[in-house]
Amino acid sequence: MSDKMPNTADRRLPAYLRLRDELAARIAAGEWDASEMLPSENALTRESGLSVGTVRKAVQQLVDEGLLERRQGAGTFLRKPAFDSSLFRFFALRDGEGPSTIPVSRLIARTRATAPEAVARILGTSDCVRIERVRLLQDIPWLSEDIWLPRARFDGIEAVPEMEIGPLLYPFYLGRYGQFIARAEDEVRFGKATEIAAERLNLPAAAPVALIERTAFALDGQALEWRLACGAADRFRYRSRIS
Amino acid sequence: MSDKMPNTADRRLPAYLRLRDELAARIAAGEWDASEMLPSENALTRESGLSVGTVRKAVQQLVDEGLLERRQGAGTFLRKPAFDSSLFRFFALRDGEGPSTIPVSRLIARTRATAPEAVARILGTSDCVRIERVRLLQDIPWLSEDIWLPRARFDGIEAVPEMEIGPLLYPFYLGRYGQFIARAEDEVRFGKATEIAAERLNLPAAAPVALIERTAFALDGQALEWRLACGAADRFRYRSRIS
DNA sequence: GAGTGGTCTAGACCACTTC
DNA sequence: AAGTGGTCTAGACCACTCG
Repeated sequence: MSDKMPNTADRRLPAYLRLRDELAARIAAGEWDASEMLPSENALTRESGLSVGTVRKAVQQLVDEGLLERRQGAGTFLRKPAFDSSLFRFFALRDGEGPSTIPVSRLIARTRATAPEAVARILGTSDCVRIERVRLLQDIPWLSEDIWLPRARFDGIEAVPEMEIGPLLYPFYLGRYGQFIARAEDEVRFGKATEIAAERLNLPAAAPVALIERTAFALDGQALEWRLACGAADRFRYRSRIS
Repeated sequence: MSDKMPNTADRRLPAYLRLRDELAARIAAGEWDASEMLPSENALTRESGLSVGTVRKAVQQLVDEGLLERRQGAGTFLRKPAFDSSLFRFFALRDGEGPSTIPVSRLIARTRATAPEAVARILGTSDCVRIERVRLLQDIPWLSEDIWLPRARFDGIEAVPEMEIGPLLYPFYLGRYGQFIARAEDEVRFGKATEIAAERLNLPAAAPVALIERTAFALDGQALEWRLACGAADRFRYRSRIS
């Protein structure tokens, strides 16, 4: 083993995991963009002093984690996580299941705010920015969202012109603040719509809703965002595969 | 490559996939039981004429699919799918989250029956056996289940003494009928309790419930069981990790 | 101590994409 | 044709489990 391996978090981890960590760090640092190929396996072999098999294992790890995408004959590329819109996976779409109907976002409010204690504990601070928005599919409001971000990492986001923010927040976080969302955890339960949510979703007061609580994390495990999304219970539908 | 590889489904698949298929077939045939080690990597290398790396890849495939479990220093073993009781993962347990409180099953009825069309389509026949049961945790009814099985594969199951059927059906399917459940698909939605379900769960009429529809499959992809489970919505809670 | 899985090497050839 | 990832070999040594 060469000494070119980085020492970050070097607890005598296997070489392929250290290489994985190094690559993950470089990805997070924005070294490559979505269109360009990462170094080939050959190149990584030379750079790292490891053998092909080991390099492949490191890359495969990142593929399994959803960060990279391999295309035979072409190269290895970033795979931008598409799960911003994936809250919709909890909901049954209309019959056509449109071959990718585009979700539209309507921003309702962005304010500096003090996070409730439970949220502050997750984000590590109560000094936050709060974003409220509604997400629509074919002009019908499906989801009402209440999003909390630590102000230290997203300073000034409440003042960014709405035009600059696309329908998907995670790419925006990355492009504007260099914050990369690597994974997220969702928790679903059933409840009743708040007055505000009911109004935003055109539902009767206290209508039954599915509540999806999400915490999104950076590569290093730091929580970057917390949100509570809410949608009509009778449209809720979730599939899962077990084995 | 030796010619010892089986020809089943040999569409010029990579060697590791053919070995995977062969092992999966031998597992399904009941060649090993839960306590005994499968052939070591060394042994498989000799038997198959492949190299260690390739053998490892085949075994890893089955591990990823949840069929096998590797224990360093000890060997590779069957991993009996524990997901019969896993419907409970959808529900929040009481505070202690008991370090594995045992689910109890109460059989209510077993009858020959003609499956509704939707179920018949999934199972491939309308000639079925129907099992109704309630599942309890610490004497509290949590889930009401309505289970349909194709009679051809589970003949006489309606007459098996209740003693012989444990709290978990899948091990019973395997032991008594040689039917191995390899995976399952769950779909969750939100609805109102039927009269019968409400009564069985001690809920008010038409109480809000979570409905979990499950189809369970054999290794070859054949649907072996369909069930509809139902539990109080306010106890429903589901976590998922995305990346 | 014997046997198991876990990691790793230093190559080879093949299938595929791109130019 | 050149370069990419996909498969595969024939070993090696290490970490761990078990009797």
